[in-house]
Amino acid sequence: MKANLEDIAQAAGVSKMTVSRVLRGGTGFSDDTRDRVVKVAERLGYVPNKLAAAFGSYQASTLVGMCVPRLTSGLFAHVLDGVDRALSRLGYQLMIGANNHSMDEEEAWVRQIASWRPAGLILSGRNHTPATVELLRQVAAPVVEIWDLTTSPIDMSVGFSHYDCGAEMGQFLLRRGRRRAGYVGALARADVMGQARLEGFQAVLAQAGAPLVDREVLLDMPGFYAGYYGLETLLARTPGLDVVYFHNDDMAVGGLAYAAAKGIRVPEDLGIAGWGGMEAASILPKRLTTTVVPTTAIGKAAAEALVARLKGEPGQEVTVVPTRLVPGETG
Amino acid sequence: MKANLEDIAQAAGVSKMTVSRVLRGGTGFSDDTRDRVVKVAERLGYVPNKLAAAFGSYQASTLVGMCVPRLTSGLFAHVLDGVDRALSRLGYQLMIGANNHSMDEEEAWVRQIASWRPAGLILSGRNHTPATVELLRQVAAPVVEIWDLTTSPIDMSVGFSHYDCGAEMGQFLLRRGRRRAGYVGALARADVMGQARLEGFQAVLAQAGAPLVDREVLLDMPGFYAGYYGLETLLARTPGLDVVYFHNDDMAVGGLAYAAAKGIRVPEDLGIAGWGGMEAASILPKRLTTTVVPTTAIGKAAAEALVARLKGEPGQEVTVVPTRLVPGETG
DNA sequence: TGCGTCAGGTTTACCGGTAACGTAGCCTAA
DNA sequence: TTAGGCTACGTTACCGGTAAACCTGACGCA
Repeated sequence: MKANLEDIAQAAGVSKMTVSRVLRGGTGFSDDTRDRVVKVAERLGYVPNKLAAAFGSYQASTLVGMCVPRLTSGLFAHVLDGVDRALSRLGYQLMIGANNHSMDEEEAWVRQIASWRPAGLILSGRNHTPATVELLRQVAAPVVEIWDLTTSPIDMSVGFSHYDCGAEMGQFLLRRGRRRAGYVGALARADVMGQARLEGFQAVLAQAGAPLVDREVLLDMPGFYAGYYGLETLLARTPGLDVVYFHNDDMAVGGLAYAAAKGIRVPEDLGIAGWGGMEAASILPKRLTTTVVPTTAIGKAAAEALVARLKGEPGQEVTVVPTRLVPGETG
Repeated sequence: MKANLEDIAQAAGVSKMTVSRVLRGGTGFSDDTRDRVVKVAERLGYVPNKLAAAFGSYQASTLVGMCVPRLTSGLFAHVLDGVDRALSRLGYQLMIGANNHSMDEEEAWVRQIASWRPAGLILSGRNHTPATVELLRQVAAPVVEIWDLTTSPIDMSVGFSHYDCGAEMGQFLLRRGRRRAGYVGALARADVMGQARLEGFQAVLAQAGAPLVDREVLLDMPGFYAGYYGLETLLARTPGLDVVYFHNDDMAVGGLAYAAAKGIRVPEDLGIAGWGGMEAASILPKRLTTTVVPTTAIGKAAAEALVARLKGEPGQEVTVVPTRLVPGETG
């Protein structure tokens, strides 16, 4: 790099401390000095060194780390976008990572990110390894756990209850007269949040005397094909289901495609419900019954909670972001 | 943070330089010393300080910056995923940003990232402001331009030709007997790569004596609704089109929805073609005619080119990643 | 016996900022 | 008249690593 504070200081005839103060918009210098310093800095093409600043004073870090389960999830892409818009506007930089729904991968990521002494962290989910929690304690930076709500967060939490999402959908389908429900999931048991939805769903059905009849949980990624073939497998094994709840909308759309291919009428012969609120689902010939999650709002709220804490304000400890069950025409 | 190199050094009875060498896997110490140091480091819960390392020696940075047009694009999510998988495996950290298809926002992002002295950078597109180019020169880190191929990259390039994508689709539709083609785009003229596809498309049609009849370019984001209403506007203004080429698959699916809603038979009354290869499109009742882009492969190739350069190897200057026109049943 | 070599270290200097404190000159009020 | 305070700076120390130079004792060998 061409120039540092010292170079500017010499060219402007002041000390580098004064340059530092001017460029950070502090106080304690005359207008004349400011103008001279700013002009010289511009002329020399000064690029500040955040490495040095953050190293010299932990106050100065503008680094925020964020870990999501998968980068290819459309839902998390919107969360990421919400976080990025809120943070970049305030001069923070975002470091990302994916944990592939594994607490161990999350721990490895936190370990890496911790060595950058970030100003704050955003994690997905409420379950972490003990070593992760210990690392977070050592880093001593504000932490926001998003996506799955917890009433006892490490620090702050922004999200909603996956269990309640499943329970609400269960109630809705019962009200529509469904009595023989199935479930199609993915990622085996790795996605604990999808698992929580299933548990809420099951609990409500069982309580109503119409317990879940069968489930098919694939090892694959939760995409269209997994939904298509998952439904095929489920129906082959257990005929007579009157509704199927899917892990997410991608899979539900796959299920709809299977039904269409086999001449199964939806919702007459079979109800189909998803979760998440993918944009594509809203433009299907029949509107998908699903739970819409306010992804961007979650990202924004998480970023704002973090920034509040960084500014020394208390920051909301738990922020509940409401989901919305959209009845649709497939359930 | 609890412990630093000095603490370990004292506890292990060696100098901190020796600790540094041991922990980085260097040479010049006995097995006995290594074991002692490693054990002490573990006991003290040592978390290395990359800030200090990268600051003290520019060699040590493991930071890679990546800027994409939009974080919510499904295509770029896969590119990001490809990059992240390749880099995180090698111990690099990814800092991301979005430029919203604006060269000025890209410049602002590069300016921010430059102050972190990254080991390497990945940018999207081949067009940058002069100030951006100058900043990149100053940073002196390897740069990979992805997505749109350029034969004279700043440093390295991984991608394909958007112009050729458009041209190829034009040729394909002509072969299928289409003579009155329209185009529906979005983002106004901001997306220069979409613009390039349109230009390739137009050039081929004009050469065949069947020039583009009309186009509708919306200001919106290129999603389903933009495709739906874009097609509506286009057909209202210019009846008698026999095929419409869309900015991307999301929009094309919106167009299909509009056609279905209005009883327009596809492909008999109207052909529809997209671009990008969204996963959802492949499971529609009729397979979408589109160009599939190997997104993850682009991310992986970009990361590999970067890492090669960082290791001192020459690194592929231009990597062409082939796209694939999928005929489908809608064109 | 003297000397070169090598393993296995240590010492020193430095990266570029920022916090904390020091100070000269001037103004003001008791 | 002078203590005290304010403005506009300058000085010093420090953050935690890494590169490069330097040291030292043991050993091999002529």
